[in-house]
Amino acid sequence: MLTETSLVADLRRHHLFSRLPEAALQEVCASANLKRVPAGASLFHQGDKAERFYFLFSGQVKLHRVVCDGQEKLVEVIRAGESFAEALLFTGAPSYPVSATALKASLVASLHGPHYRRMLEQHPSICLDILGTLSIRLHQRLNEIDTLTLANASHRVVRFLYQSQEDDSGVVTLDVPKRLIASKLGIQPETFSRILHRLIESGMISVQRRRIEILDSQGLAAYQD
Amino acid sequence: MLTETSLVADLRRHHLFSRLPEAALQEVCASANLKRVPAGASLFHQGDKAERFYFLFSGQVKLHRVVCDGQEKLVEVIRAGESFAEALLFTGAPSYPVSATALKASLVASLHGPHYRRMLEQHPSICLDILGTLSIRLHQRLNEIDTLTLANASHRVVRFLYQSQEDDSGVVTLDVPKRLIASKLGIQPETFSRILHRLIESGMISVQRRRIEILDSQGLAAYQD
DNA sequence: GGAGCGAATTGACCATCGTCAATTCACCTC
DNA sequence: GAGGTGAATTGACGATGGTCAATTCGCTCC
Repeated sequence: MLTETSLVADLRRHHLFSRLPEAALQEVCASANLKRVPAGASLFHQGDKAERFYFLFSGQVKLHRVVCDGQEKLVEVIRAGESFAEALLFTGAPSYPVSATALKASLVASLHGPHYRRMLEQHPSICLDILGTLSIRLHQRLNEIDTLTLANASHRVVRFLYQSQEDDSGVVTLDVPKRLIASKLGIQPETFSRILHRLIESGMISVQRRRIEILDSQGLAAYQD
Repeated sequence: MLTETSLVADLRRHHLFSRLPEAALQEVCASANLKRVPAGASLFHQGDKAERFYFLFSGQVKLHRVVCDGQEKLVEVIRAGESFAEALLFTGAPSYPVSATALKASLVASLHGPHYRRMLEQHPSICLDILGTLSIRLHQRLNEIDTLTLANASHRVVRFLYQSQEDDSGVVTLDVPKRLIASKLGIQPETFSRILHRLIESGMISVQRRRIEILDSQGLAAYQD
């Protein structure tokens, strides 16, 4: 049950809920569970039966997968105001394709999927919005596949830096440990470290802990190898 | 303009159109362009302005991307009865994220996106179906990203073989040249060839041109390196 | 059947990246 | 400030896979 008005207002700002009529939103809130999770706690595991999807009010959550040899692979970092695991509302898939773990102490709401889905059937105009979001996500994945296919590790790192700078300011602030970034890029932490070092030596970037600044945007773009 | 009844029936079998009322489908057909393309011909290029999406009646089409160093990367192979480029109906994205080229002589219809979209707004219940399809596609991409991240090339090939066998029969029939498969797996044709050879030598599979048979499913699953 | 062409294969070589291990660094608790 | 812990870095080494080149294979068109 979700009652606090400021939280409801947060929900309202999300595209999954922004166009719901007031009564419908109330109903969704009524079936919601509010949960406070400490850093490091797990929300659900890959393969778990998936009946609920989530909305993050505050804190930080990572979505990750475990691949065959036990290695962990970062899929996505969820920030406050974002929803996750909502895509399988529609697949009829019975289980989560990823695991979710809190990176920082977080406040999340879990919502009953079938319940929301029935709501959607009564307000189908919202579907078009959601279709838009999903399509965009699909393109993001395409880009990621490109990044991973791009032959060498340096390319991937350079590409990652480009895509991560906030509005072309040349500043990239990593919001998770470097080893997770490495896993997202499909390389080892050691390799990531070495590549950053090479970029520093050639004057392309500077690194201060988790803050990376792109000094020579031109050169970086041209950087091969 | 699309009039031939057998073709309209083909459209009708596709989830984008199966639930449209008869009149709406007629309208869609009226604004469709039927095109016959020879093998090797291009339908559209990555970056082109995207106003139309496509339906393939017969033949075969590949979706591919060109990455920075000029290399081509296979994204997907479209078979008869499937639609493509329909995802950007919803993004508002103005340009194709991939190129489309006919692999065999093909018969395609191109449909006006905004027109279909308006149709959808009037029959929103269909949206839920489409949401399902898109979500599934999203999961497929997630799997692909796994495959590409999976450390070595052998893993990727083994995984690909597993996923490509038709109903666990152990038979994989490649419908495109091996070099395209390689590009999809993010490896070189030479490497692909060598790995298949290694698998043959160890008795895991047998290969006859484009027909691959999995002989030792157990062993293949356990195959590391 | 023979010529021609692109795909596929095979071999040799080498750059890249992963692995293992040791060390340093940053941060947290006491 | 001291001690402890996990992240990050650095070095050394070796396996993996990419590149280049030569050869073979399979198909199409004469």
